[in-house]
Amino acid sequence: MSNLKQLAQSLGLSITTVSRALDGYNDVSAATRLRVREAADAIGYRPNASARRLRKQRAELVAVTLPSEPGHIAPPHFLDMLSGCAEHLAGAGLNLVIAPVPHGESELDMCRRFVDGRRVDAMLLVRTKRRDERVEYLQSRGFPFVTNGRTESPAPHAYIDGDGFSGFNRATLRFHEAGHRRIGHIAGPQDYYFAHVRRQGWEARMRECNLQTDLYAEQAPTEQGGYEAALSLLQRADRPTAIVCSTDEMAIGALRALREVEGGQSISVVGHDNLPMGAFTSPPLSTMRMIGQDLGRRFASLLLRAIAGEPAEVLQELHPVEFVDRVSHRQPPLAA
Amino acid sequence: MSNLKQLAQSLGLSITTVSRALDGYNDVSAATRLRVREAADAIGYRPNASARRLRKQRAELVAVTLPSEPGHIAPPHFLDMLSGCAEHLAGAGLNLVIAPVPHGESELDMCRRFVDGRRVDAMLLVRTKRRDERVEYLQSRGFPFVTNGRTESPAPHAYIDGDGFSGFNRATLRFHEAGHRRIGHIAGPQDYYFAHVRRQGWEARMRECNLQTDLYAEQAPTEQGGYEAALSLLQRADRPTAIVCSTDEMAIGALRALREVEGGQSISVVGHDNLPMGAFTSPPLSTMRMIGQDLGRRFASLLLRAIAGEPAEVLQELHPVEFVDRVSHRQPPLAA
DNA sequence: GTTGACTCTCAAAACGTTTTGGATGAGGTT
DNA sequence: AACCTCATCCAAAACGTTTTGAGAGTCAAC
Repeated sequence: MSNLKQLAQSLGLSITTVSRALDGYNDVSAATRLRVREAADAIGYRPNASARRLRKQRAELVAVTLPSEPGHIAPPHFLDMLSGCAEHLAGAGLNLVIAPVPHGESELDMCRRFVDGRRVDAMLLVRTKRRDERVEYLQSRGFPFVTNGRTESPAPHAYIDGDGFSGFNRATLRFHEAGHRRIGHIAGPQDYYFAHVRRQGWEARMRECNLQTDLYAEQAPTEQGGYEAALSLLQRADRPTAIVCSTDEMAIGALRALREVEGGQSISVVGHDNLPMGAFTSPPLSTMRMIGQDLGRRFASLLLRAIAGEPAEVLQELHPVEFVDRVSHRQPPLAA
Repeated sequence: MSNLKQLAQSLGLSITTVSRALDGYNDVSAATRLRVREAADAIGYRPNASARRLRKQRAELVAVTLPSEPGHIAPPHFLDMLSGCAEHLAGAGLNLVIAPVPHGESELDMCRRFVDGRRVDAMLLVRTKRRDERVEYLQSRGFPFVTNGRTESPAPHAYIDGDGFSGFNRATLRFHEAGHRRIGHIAGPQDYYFAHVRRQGWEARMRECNLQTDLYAEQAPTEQGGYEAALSLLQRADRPTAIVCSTDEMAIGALRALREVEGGQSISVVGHDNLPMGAFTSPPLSTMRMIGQDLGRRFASLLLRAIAGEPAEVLQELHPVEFVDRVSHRQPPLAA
């Protein structure tokens, strides 16, 4: 309703002066500045966002892609993370828009819409693939972005990720040290970077221990996927005595399969992500989680720095993964 | 990089004609229209969003407030709902921005920022209070909005809500029919509409059955709150044999209190919201949930209609609440 | 030959801000 | 008196669209 023009007229000043007074420039006298600010407060004036965006050539917006397929959105409290990120972005005048992939459109098309229409100043990508066309596109455009998860892109890009390799490597070692020899792995689709690198962590340790690396099943990163993968491992003659699962959701599915086949828990299971519900499964699910507090703030910070033009090399965070010691990994190796 | 001006020049046409050709007006010849569209596709032209927004006086944005305090964001799969909402809004050219309340700012201030700065075309409010200052403000501004949850505002406004009164009323009846006479209620803060109306549902049934309505404890709508409320009920001489909890989070806290005090489950418990983790608690948590599929789409639809100017009276959806029959409500009335 | 209807095209205005590049006048210096 | 400096203010341009109102041309009817 109220714009700069009206405010200026009511004060008998020019638009320029009012604008600069509000922005705190010192080429307007202290007296005028005060007068302008009081008048602005009185009528509750706020600059029209669209106009400022057009003029300043900044959208004041960041988009985060939301995968439409179910399963595995990495961090334990994804919404909390988004919320924290949005709050810190808001501190810098940016808003966070959530961008689920519309039905019948690819994630790449969606990126294009946002980038080419200059709808946003940066993008936050989740659930990266090893070869990620969104990353390639944004890199080719020189558009600022941060990913949650690494890729195999030859050019560096900004990311925050957990060290899944080490996490799964050490979890496998933990089982080995507990006496397990047949340690299986339930993996997510290998085109996802996180699923691939977690599998590699398991496999490397198995090789190092001279253990068989074929106790392996790959499925969708969902509870149902974990359930089916566990069934396929359980019906083998050399069924594993312990299973390392790519995600908590898959681990929960595996626990269900164990209950159905065994009538109880006889095989050790560990997941990854520290989902809240893992504390309530029976047995309570041992898991792993990326260390790092206030993840939302970190993403926001990287996004702002990417927008400011900092090179990708200095915008990479690889966080350690820690074991969350509950119950489900404690079955002795001979029970199966 | 590419704008209408350049596109027009490269085609030897005016900006006007190119713009109208792309928008499909029929006052530009079919031949020209085709030529323009092909050229636009070739260079991947998309109109600058900020410019269009300024000119059309529409922000093409909708904001949803995210409460910063923990506990109870009503629908079971809140992020899924948001995602669905965003997707359907995107179909109408609108994006959804998430707006967590910044530290040291009120939800009202936040609304003001969005409304007065014309940053959005509508707002989606969650976690309504009985007397909600955000609602009052938006109503006074005549600004389009939809709430998730009702309020006691004298003027009608658009909302989607579950019929918590009936849900809690019937759940209490269910306990009564099972033989329970001392039925307690663990309530959330009564300034929230949902908490108040759920309590009323319980209380009305208790009155109707001539049962005492003082088996009541009010706490924060969190697991910890439910835990403490349950403890306070359990240390009474006339401790309840069944408890109706305002939310699943509170119910889960109550179950924890029962385990600690009783060493096991001896009191019936029911929650509300159908949180995924409720299926994994021990015992599995019986609960309630609002019926209604594709909630995101419904919110998007109401938002669009509110923006279109439809009166609030026709933008109100009250959905039935159904019982989710698991285990935790099955303790016999004499066990306690 | 004039008129009217119709098709296609365009120049210019408008949206509300930020920024550029002065303009004005007071005061001091030479 | 001429010149410079400084503080304060402003007109106008620019951002890239969409929309308004009208111009130019063709064709048919009178």
